[in-house]
Amino acid sequence: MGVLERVAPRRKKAAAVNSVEANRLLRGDCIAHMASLPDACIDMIFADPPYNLQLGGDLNRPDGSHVDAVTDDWDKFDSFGAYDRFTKSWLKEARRILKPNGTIWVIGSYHNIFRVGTALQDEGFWILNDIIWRKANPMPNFRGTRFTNAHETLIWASQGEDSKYTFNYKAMKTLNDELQMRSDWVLPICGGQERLKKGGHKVHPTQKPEALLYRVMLACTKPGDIVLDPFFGTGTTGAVARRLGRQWIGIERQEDYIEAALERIEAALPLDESALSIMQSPRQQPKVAFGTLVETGYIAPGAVLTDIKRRWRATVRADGSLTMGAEGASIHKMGATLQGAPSCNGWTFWHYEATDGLKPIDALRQTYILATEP
Amino acid sequence: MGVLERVAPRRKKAAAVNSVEANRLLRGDCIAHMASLPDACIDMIFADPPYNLQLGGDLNRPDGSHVDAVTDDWDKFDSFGAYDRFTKSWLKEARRILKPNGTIWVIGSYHNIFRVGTALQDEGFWILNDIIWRKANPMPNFRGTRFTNAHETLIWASQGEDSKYTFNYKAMKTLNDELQMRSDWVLPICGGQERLKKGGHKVHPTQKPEALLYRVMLACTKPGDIVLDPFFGTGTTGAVARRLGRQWIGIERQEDYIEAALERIEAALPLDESALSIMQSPRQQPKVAFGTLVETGYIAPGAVLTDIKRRWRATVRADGSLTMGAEGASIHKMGATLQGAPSCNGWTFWHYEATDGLKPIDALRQTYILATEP
DNA sequence: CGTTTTGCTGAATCTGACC
DNA sequence: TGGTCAGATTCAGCAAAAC
Repeated sequence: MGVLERVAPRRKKAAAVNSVEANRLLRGDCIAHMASLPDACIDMIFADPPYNLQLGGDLNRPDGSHVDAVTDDWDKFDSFGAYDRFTKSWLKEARRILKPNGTIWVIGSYHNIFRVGTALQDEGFWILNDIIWRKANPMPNFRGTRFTNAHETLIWASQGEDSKYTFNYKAMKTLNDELQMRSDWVLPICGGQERLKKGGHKVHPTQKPEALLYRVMLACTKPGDIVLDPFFGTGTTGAVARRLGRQWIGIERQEDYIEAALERIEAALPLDESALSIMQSPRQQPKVAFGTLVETGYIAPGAVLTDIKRRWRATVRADGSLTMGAEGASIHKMGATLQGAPSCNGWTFWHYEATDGLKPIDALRQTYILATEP
Repeated sequence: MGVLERVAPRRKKAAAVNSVEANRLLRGDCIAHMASLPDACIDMIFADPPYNLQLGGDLNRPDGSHVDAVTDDWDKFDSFGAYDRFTKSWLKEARRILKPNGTIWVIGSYHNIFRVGTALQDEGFWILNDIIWRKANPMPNFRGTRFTNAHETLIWASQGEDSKYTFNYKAMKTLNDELQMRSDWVLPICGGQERLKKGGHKVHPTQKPEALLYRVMLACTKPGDIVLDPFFGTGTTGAVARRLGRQWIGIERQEDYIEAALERIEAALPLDESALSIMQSPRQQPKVAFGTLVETGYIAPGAVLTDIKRRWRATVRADGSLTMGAEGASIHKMGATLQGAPSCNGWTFWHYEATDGLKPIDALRQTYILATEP
């Protein structure tokens, strides 16, 4: 290793990302428009692709052309094939414009979601979760021939197995009353005031509820991130993005949807910063070493720590290590060794004798953080 | 179109079906054994193929205990291509031996279900529903890196668009307290007495709960129908078939599974009414998180909440947490902290300013439940 | 003997910073 | 780029043990 390399500060290799103008709507075909965007410029893609497949007599190919009859196998194969080609095309562009650590969400039903999921995997995306939107008030099955179709499926995927995607774990947990957010989400369908109508008719047949996009964006983006929706429709993605302080790009072909979308986004009020902030995971909080607490007098050298059941006792040394006689180790190592475990969080394992009982040393750390926070 | 085709009388072709010996277990490879069965001899196929999980290293719980994961060879495939070839092979045979009006069920997770669904469609099967098995007690996500994987997906498909499949609509409606059975089923995972163990260890890593098979068979077969399970495992399909008066054929390769399965089926007695009621899951009160009210717009981020005496004021944040400056916490935790109490019911502690005075946020929850209940 | 507490476990693609 | 190590991380159901 040369001298220069040793002297030069070790810098994390920045993922090559590009910038792009956001908060705008692109009129026209989604594949063509995506193709015009630079590589690695999008933080999240939310896609609600068409799945007008096998809906009976009136069948259109994704490219708009009409399929005559659907009564024989050839046509079925043809329509699946066409749909797969369409899916691969837009996914390829999506993958290119998505940042290395960006993620993609796609929503669909059993008509198309299996083909979309397969295509995602084939293109190299790494599926992180499939999410079930369990509809609180679905349309009943009028003919009594099947189960009530009461859900839709979303797929959440990263660029690859090792990508460092955004997941606001703590915010999701808080949103769910201090329980981990699960892969099944109970949310009402879009109706009432939220449902866009014109002349008494709904503007878009499958308008998604803002609550769905709210959760998706809160979970997987940071404020300021750019969210692209290649099948923008009436702009739910844009409206929620604006409300949550995210940037958005929408692509839409149909003029009446565009009109409704722009009007709607204009009316969406951004939240102010305090309302926008969310619960942070400790991971994102300042890191404090146990030794710092010793140095700053939060715990004295010579103090005795025990586990919750007082089975083991260890003494704090001046450098922040623990000792049980001759041996010394970090709070984590010592805890792991004693339990015969591969690892151990010393902050929660070790306790000190406070005036009101045994408390984990993590409480001291919290006190330290609160006292030293700006 | 030729003349002969027009002249020939259009006669509904009688479904040509064959008979086969049932209530037996075939030892060995599922594709080879299916190939040995005659055409159109099976009424329903239930398949729980390998999920192709591709797990990495070991996983430990936060308390250090080890997660006993699926490490069996039968779940290992080299690539998606290899998995797809395997899937197509067994589905081809499945389609051949299934009667024209028979149906197939396949269960999987996001690792494999999209590939299975695509293959089903490509082979010509007609998807009738995708069903979500919403697990009442899933394994949590220990690392806090994703959403808790709390469901599995089942696909129900017929031989084609026009096949006259069996669907016991009324039975399903009765099972669901006189409401149409939905596409999301809440059922516990297999545990307790039902879980087969030997020497303290589970016999099969992924034993399915009988309640799941019970609902599937009750919905889509008639008494006396023949149900084939090509991935028989420890024979849940066989046990439930016997209890429900259906016939069964199982195919399994692994001798220890076979032994457990035969013993189990032997012990399965036809279900009496008291046992039947146990199989049914109790309808549970919908649980609403405070965050859901924020997502759905029942209360806006930035809104101010107070206690009944207006001694404390807190602001609602985007993730449903409350803040009084820098600190954030859930409605319950914040209430407890302020009062110096060990716990607090945030729903009744916190109030919002309504047009007709101060009201507990629990009123909003009631409104939400009333609006979204089916 | 009834009630409460403690312990175990389940189809899981489960870390990240630094050297 | 692989090795090392600090440190962050869990919910519901059931069963066995303790009270």
